Amino acid sequence: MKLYDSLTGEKRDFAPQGDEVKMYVCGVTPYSSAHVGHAMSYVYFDTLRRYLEFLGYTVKHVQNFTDIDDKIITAADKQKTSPVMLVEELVEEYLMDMANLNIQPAHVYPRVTDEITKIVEMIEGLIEKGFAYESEGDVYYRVTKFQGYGKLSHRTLDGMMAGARVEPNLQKDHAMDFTLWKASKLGEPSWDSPWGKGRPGWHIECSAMALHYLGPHLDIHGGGQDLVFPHHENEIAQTEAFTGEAPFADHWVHNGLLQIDEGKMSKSFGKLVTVRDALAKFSSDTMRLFFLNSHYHSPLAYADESIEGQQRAAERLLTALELDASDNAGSEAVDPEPFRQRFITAMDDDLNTPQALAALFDLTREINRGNDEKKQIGSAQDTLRELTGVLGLRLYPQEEESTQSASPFVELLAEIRQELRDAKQWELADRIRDRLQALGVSLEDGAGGTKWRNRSS
RNA sequence: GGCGACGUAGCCAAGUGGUUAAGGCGAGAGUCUGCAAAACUCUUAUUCGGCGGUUCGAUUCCGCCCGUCGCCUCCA
Repeated sequence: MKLYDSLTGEKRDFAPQGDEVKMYVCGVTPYSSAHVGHAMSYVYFDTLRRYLEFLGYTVKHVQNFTDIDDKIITAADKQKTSPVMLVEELVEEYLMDMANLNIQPAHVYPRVTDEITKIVEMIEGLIEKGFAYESEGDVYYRVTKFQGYGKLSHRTLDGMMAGARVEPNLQKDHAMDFTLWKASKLGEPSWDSPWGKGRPGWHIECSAMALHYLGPHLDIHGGGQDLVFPHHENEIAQTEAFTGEAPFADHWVHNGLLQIDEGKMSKSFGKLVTVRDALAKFSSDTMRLFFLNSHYHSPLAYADESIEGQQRAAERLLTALELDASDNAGSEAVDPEPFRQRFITAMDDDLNTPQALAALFDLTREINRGNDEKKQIGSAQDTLRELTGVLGLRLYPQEEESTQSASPFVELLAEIRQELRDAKQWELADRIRDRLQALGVSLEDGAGGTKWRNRSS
């Protein structure tokens, strides 16, 4: 497959170095609930992983929690709790949110606070090599020492200085030098180090954890486009300087950002919709279809109206999967192979999920048409089930607890209505159907009798 | 100011230097149905922000302009 690489700026063939694909995806800093921007990013990376697994690769997926940070300390203070408690609560919530989106869990979820030893070792190594220096208890990375600083984000140090709001800092040799180790103030969580009590800077943890769990040469390193600079740029500088090996990652994969109200959805602006809010309105299938209908590399605007359309699309897929064609008499069968090929071709081309979906919707039409024509559709349905699964769609009938427990009563009403229909009591029969519809239950009269399904959301 | 992305039908959104510009939602007509729903069939962009250029030919390549957005500071 071909995959776009932000470092080289081109679509390149993807081929892992070894037997397993080493994939590191930058995780969250748990100081508030996950929002739909996170959902989008992780749905894309989940889809990438599922597709690689579909191709037969074994993927080792590592995703960190940056569980110590200024914002966590501030948020914990505000909520009169401790950073540890706050993080525990939010990590648990995050994992639940991701599971609800049908995102496969990473194999390892390292946390900064468990990796301090590794981080300190790495900083010491960087100091020894002259890439870092201590200054009043802080340790900074010397950007001028690393040739190629800016190669990922395609900018130069001069370009970054021009017009940038860089605060002068006499502790640093160069304004763009960034923090590896930060001396702690009184009362803040801290760890012992050769430079005194403190905590890691923002970027070093990902370098240390990726190195620890996946080694010096990743196949895929991913995250949102907002991480390109400075986060990933700095990771490259730290890791390549430390290991002396390049490239740190073979493919740098960055997803476009989710927009809301004509601006990026971002925690710091308070303009956000949490994953919970979204999933209260829409199913995970609907949300995933909304994301996957757009290419991962493009920005996408969050809008309820846009998502609502995907709800119908999800139902369309489900309806085709639920067709019972067991008594179709025809000997001809719908051949899913051309659609499978289109799906693979699309996904091979830098994970072109919109085109892959187009192939699946065409297959859906072919299944429906085949059913009308009394063809065999079982194998086509199997393929549709398999490939929608690669996209992480669940496509199971909506069965809320309330309707599950109500099902005997719905069936009773359907039965009575059938008797009314047999007696041509249309008005009463329609009234039952309309009232059930208003309650979220659709009755559909087909050749083989009446089916009912929950259509409430 | 620097760097970058994007602008395709009512909405969302793929895509290509040249036979019919995917797919989804929506809308309209028809088939089916007691009526519906679902499904199917047909219709819904002679045209891809604007203006130039390259070319036999551009929506696709180049330049300029207009518009939207991102990064340059924490952020998936």
